[in-house]
Amino acid sequence: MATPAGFQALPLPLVQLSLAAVLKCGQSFRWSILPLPKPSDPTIPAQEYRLCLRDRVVCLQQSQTALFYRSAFPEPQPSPTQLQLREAETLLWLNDYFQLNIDLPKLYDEWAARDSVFSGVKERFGGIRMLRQDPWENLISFICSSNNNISRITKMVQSLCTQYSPALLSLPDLSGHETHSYHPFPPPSSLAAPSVTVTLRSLGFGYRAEYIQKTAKMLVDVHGTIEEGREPSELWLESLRGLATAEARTELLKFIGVGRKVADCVLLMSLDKKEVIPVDTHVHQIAIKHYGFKGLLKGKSPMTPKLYEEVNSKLVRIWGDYAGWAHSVLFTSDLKSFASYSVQNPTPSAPVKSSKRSNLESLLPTPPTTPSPSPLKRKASASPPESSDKSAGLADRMKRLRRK
DNA sequence: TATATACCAGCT
DNA sequence: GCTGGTATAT
Repeated sequence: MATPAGFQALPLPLVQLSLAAVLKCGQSFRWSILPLPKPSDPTIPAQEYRLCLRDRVVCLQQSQTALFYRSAFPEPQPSPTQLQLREAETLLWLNDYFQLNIDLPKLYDEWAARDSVFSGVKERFGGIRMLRQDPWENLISFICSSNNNISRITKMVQSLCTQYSPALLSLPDLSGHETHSYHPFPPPSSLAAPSVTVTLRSLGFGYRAEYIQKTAKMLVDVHGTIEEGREPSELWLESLRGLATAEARTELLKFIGVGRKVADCVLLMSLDKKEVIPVDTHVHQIAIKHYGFKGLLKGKSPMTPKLYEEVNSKLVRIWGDYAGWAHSVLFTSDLKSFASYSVQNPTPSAPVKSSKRSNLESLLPTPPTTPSPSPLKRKASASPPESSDKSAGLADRMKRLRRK
């Protein structure tokens, strides 16, 4: 298909990246998804995706064979030559954010060879890769995620941005009837004031309001703020990419409202820890159903630290050093909102009535799951990673001072 | 060191 | 009642 007016084209097959999956599967909660008016040709993208970064709004569309991108800027508009430079920056950002240097189909092949359960979702759920997000935004977003669902988390993150960050610019929607304003994610200093707790509560954040304010204050107290550019706290969070997984996790666990699961989400989604698997109730259910863990399929068995470690280490042994990426594919395939999804037809014009049954349940034969003796009896020489991680992390955690 | 409960809000 | 958990008290 032809490149949409004003867009740049980047050749990229859908199996390398499916925006329709990746931007809606609970990694980032800040992308706007706009329907395109009457896409008669099925090879024409059915949606446009927009995200407000620091100084620009990135707009994306996608076909079977290409990713189309353009940037929108506030007044004054850059000159044509200036714009060219800006789009080059956007391209660099795209490569970084979507980690396009990683060959996803190759990873899929490896996971499928290691795991027959993965083989079952491989074809339909292609193109699902890990985003490389901003750690600060990622941290706050996942503090919002406890006892919560994608839809409400999305609303909360949006209202956080509109409340605490001035609009960068406004853009018309794709039918041209309405205009929408775009706000960057607010920096730590803007969420650190005590009054933030009350405001966020009034916006429906519940008990998470206090977590967010205290986490922001903690960061600002330690790292300070500056006038322009990214704040020291944001840079410090990003610098955790340079630490080993266990050490970075220890730092994250110091924040209020951040437990093991949220910390692991941040490690995986913004700190380059590709082997980390956040174990939530959903992943737990997948482990029970397909990987031989004991537990009630529908009942709520509590997630203990011990169980967390067992599920985590078992799945890491199965999937290898990109286990966190593989987990994201399985996780997405089991979301009810993806009941009608397929990578070859990501956004059907007539959405299938959502089934009660998730894809993992309905599509896969249940493998003969032996009540798995003890996953821990072997040290798994291929991935010995955090053997001492648990005890060290917990011990450290007991010592730390948390503000009241 | 291991379980049990409260916590906000929104939806079923 | 339930939900992509965490903090706190036993």
